[in-house]
Amino acid sequence: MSVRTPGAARADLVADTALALLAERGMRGLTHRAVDETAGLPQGSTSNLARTRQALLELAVRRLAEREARVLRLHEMPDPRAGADSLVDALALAAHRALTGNRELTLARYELALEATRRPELRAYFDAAGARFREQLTTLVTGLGSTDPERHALSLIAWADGLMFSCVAGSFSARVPGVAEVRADVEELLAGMLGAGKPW
Amino acid sequence: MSVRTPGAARADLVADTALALLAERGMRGLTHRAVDETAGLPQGSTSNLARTRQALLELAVRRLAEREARVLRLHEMPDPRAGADSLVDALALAAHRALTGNRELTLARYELALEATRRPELRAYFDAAGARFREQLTTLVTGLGSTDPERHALSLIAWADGLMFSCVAGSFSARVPGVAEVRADVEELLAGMLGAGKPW
DNA sequence: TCCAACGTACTACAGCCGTAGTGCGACGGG
DNA sequence: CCCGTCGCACTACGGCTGTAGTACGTTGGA
Repeated sequence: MSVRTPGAARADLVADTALALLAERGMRGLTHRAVDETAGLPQGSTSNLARTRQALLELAVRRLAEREARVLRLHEMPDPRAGADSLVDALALAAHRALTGNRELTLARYELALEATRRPELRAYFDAAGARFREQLTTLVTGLGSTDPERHALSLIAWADGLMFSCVAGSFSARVPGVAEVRADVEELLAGMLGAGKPW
Repeated sequence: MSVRTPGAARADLVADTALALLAERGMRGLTHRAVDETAGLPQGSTSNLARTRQALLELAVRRLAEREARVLRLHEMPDPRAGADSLVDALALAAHRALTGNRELTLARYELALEATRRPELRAYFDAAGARFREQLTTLVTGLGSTDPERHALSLIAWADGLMFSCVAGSFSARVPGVAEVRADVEELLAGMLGAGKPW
């Protein structure tokens, strides 16, 4: 086999095009025909690969998880015992990487997350991915000495998620913060969580 | 005049129904006809009140801003000089209020925010509301002694936004955190920002 | 060599969507 | 009292959408 299984390359092309359309035109812009045209495929190709709309969405979600894992790389974080500073660096870098250069993926993710609200089959994917992510982060903050790791992980995720949303669709007006700013944010977040009492 | 101007009650009904549909069925579920049916209005009413889809969306956004301002009440925050504790309380309460009991409004907001990405006319509304919000929060953290108020306000907004998103569509699996948890989060966030150095 | 299976291309169709046009009835000013 | 104005109900229509059906070429195994 050249790639994986015959038709896998085409499936990936269709899925990537679907993600691009989602980002560019939203949920109403994602149609079988639009994918065909945008991908330069003959009419009917997408409809044939993913018969129903549900199938098309699942294809897109699977591909999204695949591509996001590649930019996040949370599994190769430094050991917390090797010094908190390097972990802060790594987290800030990961957050900044997620912020820049893949606005398309981020937008598509929010579109699909909203849709998953109403489609249990999609829901499952997001819940699974979210749970895995949360566990990894929980381990990390535990290693840093957090006294309430689950809550802290959740709070960190909320912050990062909100930051990404702001950058692509929110209050930032497309002014993405630099690495330094993100690093300062992460550092303060962790400082607050890891014990320094209230300074007032 | 009984309400404001003739037809205002009907306009509000249509807008509220549009928001409900957005939350329940997403952007693809919001159509002129669906609004008519859901609101129990005769066919064509919505189409007549908001001729184009763009007009319908603008109606919904205007109504959204109106209703959200009512639940947030950021303008009646206590003076920071009256003690940081009471401000933390107020912020936590506001965040928790936004989290509970109006999932519908929150979902609709994210749907519209995503759509605003592609519609400059909607964009304007969100940008304006976001800027106002950011300024108020900047003033608050300035009063608390922040050394980088703009960045801190942005970070707080990101956190709150992400928290709301997680609650309605994300990693929480519909498990909304209680007031106590939200308060602890806010307290730690502010503690980290307001100077306690890194404890590692 | 032949045939079964599969990916692919193309067509068909019923249903829904956004938008425009039009007639009607009520309310208010002159 | 009369007429203009405005909101409202209803209909029409061109276009697009999701999905099913089917015919074709190729590839791999018996």
